[in-house]
Amino acid sequence: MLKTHTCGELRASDTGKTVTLAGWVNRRRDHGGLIFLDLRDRFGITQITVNAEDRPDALAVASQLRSEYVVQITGTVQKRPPGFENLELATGEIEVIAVNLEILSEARTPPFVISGTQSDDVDESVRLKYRYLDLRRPKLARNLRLRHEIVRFIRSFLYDRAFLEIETPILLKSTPEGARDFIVPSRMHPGHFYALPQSPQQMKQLLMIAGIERYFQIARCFRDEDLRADRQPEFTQLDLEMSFVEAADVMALIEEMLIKLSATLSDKRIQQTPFPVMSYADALAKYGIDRPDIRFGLELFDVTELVRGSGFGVFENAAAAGGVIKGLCYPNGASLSRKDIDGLIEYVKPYGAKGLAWIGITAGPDASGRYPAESLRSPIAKFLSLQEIDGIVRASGAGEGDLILLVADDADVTNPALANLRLEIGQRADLIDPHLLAFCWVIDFPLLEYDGQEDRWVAIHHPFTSARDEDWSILEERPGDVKAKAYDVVLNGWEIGGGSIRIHRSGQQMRMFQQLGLSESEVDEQFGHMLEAFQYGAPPHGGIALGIERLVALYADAQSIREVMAFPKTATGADLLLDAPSPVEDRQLAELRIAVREQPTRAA
RNA sequence: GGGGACGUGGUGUAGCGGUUAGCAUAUCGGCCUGUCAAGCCGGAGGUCGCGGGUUCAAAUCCCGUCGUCCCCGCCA
Repeated sequence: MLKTHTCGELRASDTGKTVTLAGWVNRRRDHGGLIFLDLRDRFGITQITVNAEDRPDALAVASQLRSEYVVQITGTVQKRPPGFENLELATGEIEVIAVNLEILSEARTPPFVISGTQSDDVDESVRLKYRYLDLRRPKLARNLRLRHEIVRFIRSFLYDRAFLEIETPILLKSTPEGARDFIVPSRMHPGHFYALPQSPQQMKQLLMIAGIERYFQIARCFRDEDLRADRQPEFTQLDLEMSFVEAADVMALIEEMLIKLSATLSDKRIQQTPFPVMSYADALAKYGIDRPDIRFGLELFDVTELVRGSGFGVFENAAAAGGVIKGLCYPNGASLSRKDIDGLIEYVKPYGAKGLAWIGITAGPDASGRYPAESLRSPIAKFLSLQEIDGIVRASGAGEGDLILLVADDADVTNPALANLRLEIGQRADLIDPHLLAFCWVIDFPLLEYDGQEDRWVAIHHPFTSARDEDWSILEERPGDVKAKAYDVVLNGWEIGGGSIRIHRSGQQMRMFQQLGLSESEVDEQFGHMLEAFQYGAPPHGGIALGIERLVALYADAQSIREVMAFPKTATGADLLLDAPSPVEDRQLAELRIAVREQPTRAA
């Protein structure tokens, strides 16, 4: 080894030892005849002191050093003089008096400061191009380490519970259900393509049929869809499947794992255990979304029936068209400026809401308990009766000083609009405790939803998800009413995982495919192997997949999963470090019998 | 496929119709033996992503384009 100790381990008790350290020059403080070097490696920072009187040769080398040079230093551990300890550093009690100093590697001036403690952030495209330098910086180094610890914990937890870790293929078969596949051409089968796995779903079910009973994998998954802060084209899931279980068994296992994981690796406090469980319908009613952030209240309320017959056209028309009128209460929002309220209205528009109706309560109710016009600040109050206003105020739970915000539209506009408005208000009003981990389960999802574009029913989860036992009888007659044996685990408003009990009978699986509008030949071609496998003794089984990046991001307080990935891609799916994707040689295309229809338009 | 924001020395930014394009930091040189965001002095470095247009005059206004970020759609 080129070093005897790391830069994070020397203490006062090591005083007097001769040590050799190696690492990067984090900073150099040059006082002329006395030079301090902060030497950094993955484990910490140690101050090296080079003194002209003792070691003129070492000082000569030290004065040549620049940031990020890689150096090896031999010297003597010494207690720092009283008063010069650095409490910020784990090694701050000591310094190493350099005897010999060798440059292992010189370094160009990096494009951004590696050692910076300040949060002046660099443009992300620069960080991505020089990702190997960004990863040297404390924040990302810490995130990668945390990710490692989380994955290590998960593995250990599952090993202890008789799970087998099994790798499944990356080259799989494309299926039209679900997300767009990344496809991979085959040289040996021109015109035929593999697909990269969106998840190892089918393989893990086949492993259950193979009698593995308890499988997991830290699995790379690929989806060729547009990116977001929480979505990358390739990402990692804890993929897990168990035989002879019911939903509650999978949920209990994951809940125990997440509780222990949080206790071990996070300073944050879990808001509630056991994790609250809510139905999909309740989540939508109260939060407008199936992944609620329950660190704060601000639950939505529904006044559709109350205002159905009101003279206010916006409400009346929305209700008559089958829509809903829902709202929420902005605590102490009644005194917001018109500009702020307009800002909230603008906030809601991308979600399709045409606007926000609002009622500010500027004074308490009168003797009869009603709110006359003079106690309200609202452009819509004049269209509503005292009784209707009273009803809205009661439903909202608002009091003096609060602002009621209402959206009237189809449920699939109203709910997302209010769900996002709720988060915005939660932030503006500082209602979110960043030290909380608010886990919850969402269950009783619908199994199917109608896709108007394709004019058919599609699986909300995936086509292998089982209906609840009592709902199989209505699969064909009332598909929209069928509930799935599915469960999502949500943390602070992020969906961190989802799973289900699967269909394990070929007859039921066939019914499901038929309900999804697949012809017999399509089923045979795409899923025949699954149906056949189910005929050889398939155990009841179910499982779950957790998004590793999302989980780590939440523990790391990262706003984007890119912050917890070593080499993420940009919003257009580009890798700025490798400059991928890129054109390939004509020779490669010829081998694959592939012709590119149009010239690549991408800038060189 | 759509909407929005941003793009000025290496980095972070100010300037938003006429400025020798300012500041901070990094960088380079000098001085300096107790610093830890070291300090002090001095220097170099940008033509404002790219292309076109408007104007007497464009970093500044307009159009297009490229790139990054956020969002809608999409993501079983």
